[in-house]
Amino acid sequence: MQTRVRFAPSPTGQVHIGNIRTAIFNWLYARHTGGKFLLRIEDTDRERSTSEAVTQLLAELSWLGLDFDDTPLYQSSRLAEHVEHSKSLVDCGHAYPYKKGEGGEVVLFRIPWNADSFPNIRDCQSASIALHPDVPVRINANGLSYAQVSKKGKPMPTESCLAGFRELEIYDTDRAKIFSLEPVVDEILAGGQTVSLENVSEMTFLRREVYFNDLIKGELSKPLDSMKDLVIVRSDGTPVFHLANVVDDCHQNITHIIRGDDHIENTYRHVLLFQALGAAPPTYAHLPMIINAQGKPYSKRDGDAYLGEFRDNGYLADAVLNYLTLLGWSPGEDLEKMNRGELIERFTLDRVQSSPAQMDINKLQHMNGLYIPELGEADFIQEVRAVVKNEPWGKDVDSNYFSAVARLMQSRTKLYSQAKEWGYFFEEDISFDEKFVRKHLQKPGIAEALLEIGESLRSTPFELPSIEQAIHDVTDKRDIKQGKLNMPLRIALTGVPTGAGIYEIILLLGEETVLRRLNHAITVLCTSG
RNA sequence: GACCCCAUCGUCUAGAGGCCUAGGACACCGGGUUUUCAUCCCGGCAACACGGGUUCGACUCCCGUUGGGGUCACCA
Repeated sequence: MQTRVRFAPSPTGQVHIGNIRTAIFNWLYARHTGGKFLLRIEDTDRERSTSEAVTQLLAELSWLGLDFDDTPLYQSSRLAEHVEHSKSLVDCGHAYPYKKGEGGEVVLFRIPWNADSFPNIRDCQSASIALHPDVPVRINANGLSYAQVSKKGKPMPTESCLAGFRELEIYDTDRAKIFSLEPVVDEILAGGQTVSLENVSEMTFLRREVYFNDLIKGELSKPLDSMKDLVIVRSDGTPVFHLANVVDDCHQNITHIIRGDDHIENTYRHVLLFQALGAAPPTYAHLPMIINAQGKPYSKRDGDAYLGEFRDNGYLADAVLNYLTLLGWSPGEDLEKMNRGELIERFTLDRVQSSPAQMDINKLQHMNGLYIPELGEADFIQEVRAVVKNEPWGKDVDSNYFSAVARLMQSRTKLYSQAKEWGYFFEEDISFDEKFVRKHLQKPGIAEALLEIGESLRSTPFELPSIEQAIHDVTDKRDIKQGKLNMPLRIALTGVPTGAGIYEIILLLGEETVLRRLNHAITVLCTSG
């Protein structure tokens, strides 16, 4: 059977890094298995969903190169279908209308009492819970409400679904059995009746649990007595996430659900919903969270780490994709830099880590620096040109000159945004870091040496070999160790201690600018302070 | 609090009982190449959370503790 996976974001804001990582893993899995990667826009939250968010989402996916199959499914278009399914669930007894709290009547999905058609429910063993005598036990179609006894002997009010208490028997403070559920359960489930029991001390029951096998975490399970029937239709008649999500997964024939492990609690309920709807639950794979520097998962409330910010800060889509894939997954060999094809070929869910991963911006940057030099010259020039346009000096640069600068800088650029620091190639007046000026220019003999370099440059052809030679001549003549003058020269001409090769920089800057800056250095910088 | 999940260098990870004196990468610190910058090369620092089992043998399996995270909505 062909695998079908989906990415199902709700368009309520920017796409954050954890979200997009889920998309990446789904996409990789689909492409690896030759299946389909579907996009479903879960826009049922009308209050918060916006079309701008959808537009942005599509743009982000496209930027990262995550191409999806078929047209996106908008969940809001399926409202009628969702409601229809809730009705059929009510009809066959898997759901029921219920007056809950202040609002009107909602529809609740019933954690199944009768598990015959629910292969994901199994018996565990008999269990007993001590009850607080001050709080009566109430039992009705909605479930059980009771109070456990805390360590300090205080009542801990608890509500559970009825299904958690097969073979339930309740004892009073005299250890006498005062209630058995099995004989009356049909009546209770049929509705209306509420049983209330006072002076209780203990209850015993057969514990059952829902379980499923997770491709990443292995077998996961949760006891039914720790679960409650859940709202699937609001009092205003609109379906909630659980219903819509599961119904649409059925509709789209999703075979594998790959999502964050913050959904595990939901999955216990969703597998039952699938079965109630007459469908086999898909295979699940719960990804560990990506956590921020504070060790917390990125959330919608996190002001940072949106995918768009990485793009805006000069990261390459390929580098981001590569890096994010390595967060929580590894190919099992000492291999990190992989292109799309290699990632797709190697990606399997069983190699996904089950513990959370922390984003390391250093490593991303390093990865980016591996990709930039490989970029086609024209592409690189185009990208950095866009960055530079917003700089005061970058509006109307000569395109040939800019290209020459970009070519020189490409191999030492780790982020497109670093092109903002190229101002010294274009500005008339450049700024100097006082610290470096003091360290490299305000030393004995430097002014004289720079003066000589200026003179020497003036009298030779302005070409790479002769420029280099001119500088060497000065160091030789003044008996300065070779290379010793390069740093002062660099500071004098660019203001900063790092950049491209100094000879190439001189050539690009041109004789006039070089001589002017040398003069400035000699007359102002070397002497001041 | 209850339930669920997780646990190897600072970070990402390799490791499916003996290949482990625990490997790689980023970061950091040295050194070399580049007569300069970046790249590159070499080296260093640095981890199996703790306690019990199981076993001839445990980073690997089991239990417990501790710590971290998630969920407990008519939000998705």
